[in-house]
Amino acid sequence: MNKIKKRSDCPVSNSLDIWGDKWSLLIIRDLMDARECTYGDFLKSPERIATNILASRLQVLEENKIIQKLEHPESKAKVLYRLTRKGIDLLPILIEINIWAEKYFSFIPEDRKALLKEVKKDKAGFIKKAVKELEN
Amino acid sequence: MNKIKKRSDCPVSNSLDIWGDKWSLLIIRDLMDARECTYGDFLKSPERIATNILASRLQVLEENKIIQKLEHPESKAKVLYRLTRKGIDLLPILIEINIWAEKYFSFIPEDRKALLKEVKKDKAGFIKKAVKELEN
DNA sequence: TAACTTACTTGCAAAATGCAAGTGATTTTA
DNA sequence: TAAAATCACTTGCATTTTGCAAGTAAGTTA
Repeated sequence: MNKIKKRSDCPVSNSLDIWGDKWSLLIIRDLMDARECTYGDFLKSPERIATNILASRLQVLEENKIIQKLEHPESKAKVLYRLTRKGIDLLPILIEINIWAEKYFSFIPEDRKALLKEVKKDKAGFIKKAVKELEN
Repeated sequence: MNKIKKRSDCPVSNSLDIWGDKWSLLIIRDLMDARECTYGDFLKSPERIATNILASRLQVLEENKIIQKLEHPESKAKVLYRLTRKGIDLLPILIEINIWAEKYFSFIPEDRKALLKEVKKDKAGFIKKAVKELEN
């Protein structure tokens, strides 16, 4: 399953071939918000991803080293998902998406607005700090 | 056709509902590279989008005010597509995608590499200049 | 040890994608 | 000026992906 075929040499196209669908960036968003998530955590997100789609996306993201699986310290039945450095480095993209959305959508949740206010004060500083927090 | 349903209040999710598929950002990339394109120009791009998919994506992007149609000055048979300000403002996202891709993909075309070198010297300045050029 | 939770998988219907072949309006060519 | 070519699409149909609901197997709790 899921062997990605390269459509061109364009870096944008190759990026989209990995995470350019309606779900992958939401999984990545969840991991940026929470640092680590179980399978069930992803299912609880407001967009209500179907469980088979979630499984397939997690597999593609793991195969492409965007996320990694870790043992749960409290239970063998649970799995922890976390971003790799490659995945963490998608943060600037997510930030720019949020900034664009804030400019053009009328409704933005208050907590996002507050976070974006922080981001805009010092974008590079915010990213540096966030990367450090996500990276173990 | 194409009435988009909101999956949640998340700005990322709402953005993906408009342009979060494997093709839309490539159309937008083409418009950022060329400033204006005809229908045929999009078809010539290396990823070879199918003509029916192109038509459907252009419609969604136009409905969501990301692009606009203009008359071709030389021919009534041709149509010119251009980014709106809302579409032009996706540039920072495209730039961050390119930066991420450059870091993690082994092959990047030379012209992109050169452009990214420019970007990195002064990101805000580059964006300001590019926005001005794209905005008529 | 039985019920429950966890991370998935399976089967199937519905929707989206991809391909090839139109179509109708304009524009060029003979 | 009539025929051929070009342009921006549309249509029909096969393939692939998505989405929903119902499993399942391993591990945990009562």
